[in-house]
Amino acid sequence: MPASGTRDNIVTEADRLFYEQGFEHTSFQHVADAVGISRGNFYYHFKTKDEILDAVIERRLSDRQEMLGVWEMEGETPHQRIASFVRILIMNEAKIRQFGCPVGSLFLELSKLDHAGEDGARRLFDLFRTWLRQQFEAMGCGKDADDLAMHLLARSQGVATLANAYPAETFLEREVQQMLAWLDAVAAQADILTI
Amino acid sequence: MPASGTRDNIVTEADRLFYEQGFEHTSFQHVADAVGISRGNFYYHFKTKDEILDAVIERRLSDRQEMLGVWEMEGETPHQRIASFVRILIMNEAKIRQFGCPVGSLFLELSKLDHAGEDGARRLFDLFRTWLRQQFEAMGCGKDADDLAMHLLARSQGVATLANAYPAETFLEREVQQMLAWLDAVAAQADILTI
DNA sequence: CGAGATTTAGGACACTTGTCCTATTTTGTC
DNA sequence: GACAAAATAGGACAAGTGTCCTAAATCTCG
Repeated sequence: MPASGTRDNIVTEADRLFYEQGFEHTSFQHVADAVGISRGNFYYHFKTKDEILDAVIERRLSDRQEMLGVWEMEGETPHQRIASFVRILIMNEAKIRQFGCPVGSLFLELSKLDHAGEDGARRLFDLFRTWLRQQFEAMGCGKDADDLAMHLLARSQGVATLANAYPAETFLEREVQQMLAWLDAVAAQADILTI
Repeated sequence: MPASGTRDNIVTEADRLFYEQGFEHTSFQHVADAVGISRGNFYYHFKTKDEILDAVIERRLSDRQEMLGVWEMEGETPHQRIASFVRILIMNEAKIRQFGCPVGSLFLELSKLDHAGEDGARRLFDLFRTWLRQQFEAMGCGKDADDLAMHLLARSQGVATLANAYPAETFLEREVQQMLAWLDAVAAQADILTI
């Protein structure tokens, strides 16, 4: 695993281009130009387009996993960690307004292509779903934890989609506040049940 | 406007293929094969791919507008009409599980392509947004009507996205019930304010 | 320095794409 | 039945695609 800088650069640029322009619309040439290498060199590192896609998905998975790991170690409460998740929408506001959610848009595209990578893209959803479920469980939501996780995932997806469609509006901030309020309500309800 | 059957067939098949496989991934050849005509005949009806896209968007717009019109004429209350909107998710459950939301997925794709048709696709969102706003206004939600419309649109988008990612689960029905309950709460709140 | 492995460049290949042109067939009307 | 218009078929065209090959350049290490 020499991790030649070039390979990493390819994954980085492919990651960005797949997000900004979509997987199918991004060609070998696009990525090669972005990295500043020739198509021939490209082929040395990745034999097929699917190999790049796999590498991009792995990159996204490990990026997100690291982010969740940091939140775990910062010693916050589950409630605060879920709030951090919701606030991703604000942290990445500019990009989301331009290109939507990287997870949702990649999955949607691969799903329409009947592409094998669809399963890889779903793993990105799984990562957040499982993590959210664990946080809700730690909050004392017991058997509802997975439903709550799915609910929050769906809300986030919807907000990202509409923020992309109407990028000039204050809608995103408003919805984030509503989700945080919803989270407080869920936490309060869980406290009552636990007492 | 002779409305030769062939032209209508082209729009119908293109509409379906754009939904199922995406706009970019669908070629002239795909549509021609689906309709059962030659590429040459195709060119007689549509000079460019963008012309087909425009026609498909117009078709989707008029289809949805008609649907909303029917709900208006059935003499239901605004509350019941909005509930009908929410239940689209259940009516089209099978397709949504397979291909997601036709409005959201088309917009997302065109947005990534920086395609001029993006504006056309946004008009589909606008159609529902405006209609929902009017219903909420009629329910007495006054200045919140547009926010509520956007909220419900976002929720629906999110549910469609996750139902597409996890097609085998009961998530969709559960979320629809929650949206209907939310709608009841909004209505009750509006009633209090109106009294 | 110099030999061997790694990395890069440049182009070939068959295929598909959107677009466009020109014949041929079908249709509708006197 | 004849003729103009509408509709259809089939293929040409340049451009771009993913894939693959080979020769050159660069790096590594004795």
